[in-house]
Amino acid sequence: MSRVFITPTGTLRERWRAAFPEARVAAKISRLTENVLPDTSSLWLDIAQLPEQLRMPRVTAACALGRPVVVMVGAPAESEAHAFLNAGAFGYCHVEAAPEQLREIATVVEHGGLWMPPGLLQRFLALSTRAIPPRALEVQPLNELTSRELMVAEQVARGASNREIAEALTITERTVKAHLSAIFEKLQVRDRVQLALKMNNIPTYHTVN
Amino acid sequence: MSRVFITPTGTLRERWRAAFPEARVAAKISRLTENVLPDTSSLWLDIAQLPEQLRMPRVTAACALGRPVVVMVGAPAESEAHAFLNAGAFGYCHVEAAPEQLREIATVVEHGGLWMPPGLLQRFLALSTRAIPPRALEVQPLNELTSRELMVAEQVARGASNREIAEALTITERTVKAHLSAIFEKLQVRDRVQLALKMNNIPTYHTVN
DNA sequence: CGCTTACCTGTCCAAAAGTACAATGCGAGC
DNA sequence: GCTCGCATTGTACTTTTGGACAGGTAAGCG
Repeated sequence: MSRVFITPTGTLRERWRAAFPEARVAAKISRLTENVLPDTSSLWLDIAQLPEQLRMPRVTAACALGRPVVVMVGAPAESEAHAFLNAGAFGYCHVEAAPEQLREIATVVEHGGLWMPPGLLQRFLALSTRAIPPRALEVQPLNELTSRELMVAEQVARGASNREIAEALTITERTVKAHLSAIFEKLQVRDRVQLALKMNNIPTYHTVN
Repeated sequence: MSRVFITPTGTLRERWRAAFPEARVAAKISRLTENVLPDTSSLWLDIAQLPEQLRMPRVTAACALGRPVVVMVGAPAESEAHAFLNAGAFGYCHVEAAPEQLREIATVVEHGGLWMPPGLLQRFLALSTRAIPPRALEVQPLNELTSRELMVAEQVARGASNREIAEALTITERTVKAHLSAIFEKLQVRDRVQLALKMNNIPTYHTVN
């Protein structure tokens, strides 16, 4: 099994060979014939030089071949990563990734995993979490709140301070705090930030307490 | 290097041993002492029996140990997968996954990859991609932030306290505050709540100041 | 080489947030 | 009438947060 690199330039050929001595390099996807494909464990697509419009078609074409595809770019960007992974790619990295890194990535994608730069991955997950269908569990505890508590919670959910909440509800700041304490307890959050996030259906990942 | 399985029951111990003969099994995370950890290549968390509320804290606690974490559940569900991966886990699978599958997953997560059942992965990507575009407008003010500031902002966006951020970035709480002040100024928000909301693309309706 | 920028840290201080303990008043329901 | 939940507020206290002022280092640039 060998890795196949698709690149228009070929300037990085040596680097890739350093990572995978058995690697093959081709200029175009169409050049990959039936003789090569069965022996291919993963496909590496260098699109760093490619103009914007041509990228996506190239990626989808590569994915259609049925092998794990790693897209390599000059400047990893979030939205692009999304698009390509969604199109079927399993990896997304810098063209000039170090050989050891390339091997890591190969290991991952050839075993059914998804790889992208750690920073991107984190942001990716953070963003995509919001896309998920409404979490029933999140909504439920809200009805434990009394009507007044709910009003306070909603204010916090829009970023209001205690003073502002007090004014809005024409009560004392002290009372706002009292309500808040009750809310924190009921919703199992520890402060107003986590409450604000929870009210907006955004999970928080720091130990509840 | 060995895999460590955290499970309350231990009924699947044999299956895991079949996948990883060197695997260790513990009942609680707290039982993992310093002697075990340095030798651990990945952490496997069986939360199939765990009540809903206890799951996330358990996962975050496991992730805090700094090893790749695979969460194993009885019934893989999309939203849960998101939440756990976002919380820092690298894998999400069925508790009763076959030994070969477990080994695949281990390979992936121990090389920095993300693993979840193929079907889930696909839906995951499809859904998250749809959520991204609106981000474009938002990204603009964000790139005024320096890389370090961005890291701090992202932590706040998930509800972290200054102390937690300091720990996560291994800097002083004082420095976190310094970054925050800069962030507030640049993004025109007045406190961490509004920042958290802004980072999650949620408008705030209280005087910007 | 100065200059700038990012990053990191310290002390001191003030405001905001959150908690503990306690109390009052009001309405619903037994 | 009496209990119970809810809303309200008080005093007092601790913790967290944010800002002012004052540094330090390291990297990059004209």
